[in-house]
Amino acid sequence: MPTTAKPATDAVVAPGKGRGRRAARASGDDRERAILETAERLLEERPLSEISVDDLAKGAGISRPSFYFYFPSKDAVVLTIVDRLVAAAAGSREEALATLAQGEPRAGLRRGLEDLYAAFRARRAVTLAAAELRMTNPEARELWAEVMEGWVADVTAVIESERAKGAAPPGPPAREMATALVQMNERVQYAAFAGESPALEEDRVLDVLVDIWLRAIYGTADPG
Amino acid sequence: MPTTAKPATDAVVAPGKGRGRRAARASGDDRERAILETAERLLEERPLSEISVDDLAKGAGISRPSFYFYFPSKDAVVLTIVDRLVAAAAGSREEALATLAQGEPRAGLRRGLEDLYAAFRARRAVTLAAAELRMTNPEARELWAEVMEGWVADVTAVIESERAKGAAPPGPPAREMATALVQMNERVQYAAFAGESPALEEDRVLDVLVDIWLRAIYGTADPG
DNA sequence: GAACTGTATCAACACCGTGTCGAGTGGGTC
DNA sequence: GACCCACTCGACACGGTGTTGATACAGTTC
Repeated sequence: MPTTAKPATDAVVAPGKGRGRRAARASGDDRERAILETAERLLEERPLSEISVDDLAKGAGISRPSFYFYFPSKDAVVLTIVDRLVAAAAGSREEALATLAQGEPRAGLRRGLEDLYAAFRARRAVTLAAAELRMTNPEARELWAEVMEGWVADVTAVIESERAKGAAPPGPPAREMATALVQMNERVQYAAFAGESPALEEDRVLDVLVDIWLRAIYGTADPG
Repeated sequence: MPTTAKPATDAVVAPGKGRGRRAARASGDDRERAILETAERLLEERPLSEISVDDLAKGAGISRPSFYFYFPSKDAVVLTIVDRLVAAAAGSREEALATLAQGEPRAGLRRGLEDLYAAFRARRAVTLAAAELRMTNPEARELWAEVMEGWVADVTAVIESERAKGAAPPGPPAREMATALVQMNERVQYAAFAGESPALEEDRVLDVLVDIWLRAIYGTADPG
């Protein structure tokens, strides 16, 4: 069963609360949505650091002070968006894990990583903004840490189970290996999304990652 | 032979030029050094985003406008420091490569990764600042891209050579594999330096990374 | 329909960080 | 002693953030 980590998060991850408006229920919901949509739209054009509160307010058809009625800061807007993306991705994960554990490792692993990759790739602007925000915002760091923690725990369990079954040879502590592999995925995917200069082509990312995972875990790219 | 990439970099990487003062040679060298030292010192206390030009100026015993006589911006200061760190690390790389190619893969690889790891670990504050700066500063992005490019090229060459020798089995294109592995190292090391929550202990980083590299390249953790 | 309550709005303000301009100052040199 | 040139900094303009207080307007509630 996938680990969900500290309960302190619930307030943070909850849909419209905590990060959102102060109370409200009236037509101002439209404005809140307009702000979120403006943010997503602008993030596809330029990095978070080049978007101001005023840009978001103008984009949503309100003044800058009005913006603060809906969100306490620019960061809060992005965190709300990232919350939702992460929640959506979490859905994929559950599914992926089921597929993975039993049956053929290669196909299973690929399907698992595929769903995650697809989820973030489909919202690359948000993914990149999350990474940017993580550098300066402790809340963003915390949120992402929990996401990573979940994946690492899952992968650790899979590795241990495969080793117990005798399907995978022994090696470094499963959790350490899982941590490195999950972090590799994060970095490789980010580089591909950002179009960095040494980076994998977007349609090569999965092939290469799956191959390295299999070799790392099973000692061969084609385990039986 | 290690690749050094585009020559456009020379201006950027050159020690006291381009990024440094406008002309000068007199005693103001002290002030320039004082600024650089202040920056390094403050970076050990708090992230780059929480350090202002005024902090650097005060730390160097000058006023804020005077700061601009020596550096065009806060970013330029950090870039100068990173330039130097990167240049120092490049020294290790040359050495490392020689050790690596011939002899026992495991020991060779470990020594190679070790030097790099040690170089960045010894200046972790600068390393973290470089990562932070990379998010918002194109010049920093460029500089780091070149560094990564160099490593990827070297590792690609090693993998191809081992495959040609028959020491390593075939697999995904060497360059793709090298890219993923180098990016994994970057991310895992960063997480360890930053003390992220799912992260390897600092004294476990090398063991785990070497193991994954060996399995990825040779199909076994104990080639030879 | 008047008084009240809570949502929603924004002009004006206080604040902070950046980068520039222009008026200096003081040591070296011809 | 006139002149440079490295060097310094007060004062400014600008742009971003977040807050305050006055106001408008929509529903109750009596």
